[in-house]
Amino acid sequence: MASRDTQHEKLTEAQDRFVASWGQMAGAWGISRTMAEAHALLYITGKPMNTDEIMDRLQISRGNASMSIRALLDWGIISRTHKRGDRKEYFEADQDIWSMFRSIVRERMKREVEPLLATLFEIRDSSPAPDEASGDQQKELLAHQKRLEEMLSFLQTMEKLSHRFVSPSGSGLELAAKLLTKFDK
Amino acid sequence: MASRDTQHEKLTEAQDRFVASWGQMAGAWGISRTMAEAHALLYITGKPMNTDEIMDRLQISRGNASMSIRALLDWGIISRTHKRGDRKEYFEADQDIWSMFRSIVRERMKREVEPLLATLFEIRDSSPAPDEASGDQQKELLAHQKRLEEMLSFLQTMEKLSHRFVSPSGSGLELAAKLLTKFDK
DNA sequence: TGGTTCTTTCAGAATAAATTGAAACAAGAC
DNA sequence: GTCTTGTTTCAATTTATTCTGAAAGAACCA
Repeated sequence: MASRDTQHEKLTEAQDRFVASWGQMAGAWGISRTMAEAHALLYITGKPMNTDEIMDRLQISRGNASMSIRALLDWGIISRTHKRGDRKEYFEADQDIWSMFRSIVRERMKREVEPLLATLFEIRDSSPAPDEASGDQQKELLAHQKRLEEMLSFLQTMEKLSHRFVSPSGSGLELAAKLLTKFDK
Repeated sequence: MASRDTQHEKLTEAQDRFVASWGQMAGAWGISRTMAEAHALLYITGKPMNTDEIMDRLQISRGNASMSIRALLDWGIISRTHKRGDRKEYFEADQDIWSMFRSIVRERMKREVEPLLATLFEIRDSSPAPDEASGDQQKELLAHQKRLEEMLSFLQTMEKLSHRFVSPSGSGLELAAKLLTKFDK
């Protein structure tokens, strides 16, 4: 039987590997590696940690740790805690992956899709009107309008979908997802 | 009534704005701005364009254009065409947004989620076994396993979902999405 | 109040990613 | 074969992003 220490080493190693692979994926999604690693660390250890512990474990500077933690708080996927008799702030990750996922989707819609939608509406409204043209040009303008409309309609559907399932209150998504995969093939 | 030239200027301006806002969003999703802009340009103009036209319109180098186009082809959201009597290659964007969306999701799952899943399985299998420990340590190892399992189960559900709806053949997603937003609240 | 502990900020440094441009490569045409 | 036209590659450069560390800012205590 493995010793307590060996077990603990292996656990730490597994955690580190989890953190690293999580961080690796982050880049592909426009999230900074450190931010993702901090989140992964809090998630996989399950323990509240303070800034110094996170700094030490991830080998990052105090400034970086502070900013990454702040960003995770803004995303709503970690929260502050306190330890009796300790003035330091502790942070812990939301342990419910689906709720975490909802937070991320909600934020990304708000930050990226909503502004894009607003811009596209503007563009549509300032595009030349087809009815003032004729012949080939009219055709071209109509096609332009159609493409804009289709993009708008797609994004609006996505928006509604996300509100429907990802709203602060309603869960449902998890159930729906699992049900949908039931009817496989 | 506006002159043909004014109309055309306005159309070009609207296209440029579309291209710019599309490119802007790309960064947030881990896609290079230029690649997104090239795609937006092909989508919004609806016309097949060759490398030189894309270079000129986006003000980028030949090398950059070539690499961005290649990447879009790899993603399967643009395709090659040819013009009679012209040796240049032309490129055109898939005009169906939902099919485009399916291609993107399919590729991202393949490139990012699948490898992550593989790594997580490995990590799970090399994590220390709880049954060789006792007391608090056993509890800790069990909790670690549980967190890994939940993450794996989440990602697997996502994988299945994406295969279900995003598969090369089946569409369905569009209909499902629209239906789901029908029962709005 | 001054002292202590912890947190945030931000200019500059380090690092990573995108872009260029020229050379190498391909595919006809003749 | 050579010449022409079009495409790809990649080392060097430019640009953008992330990270650091020290200083400033809070919050609490006695």
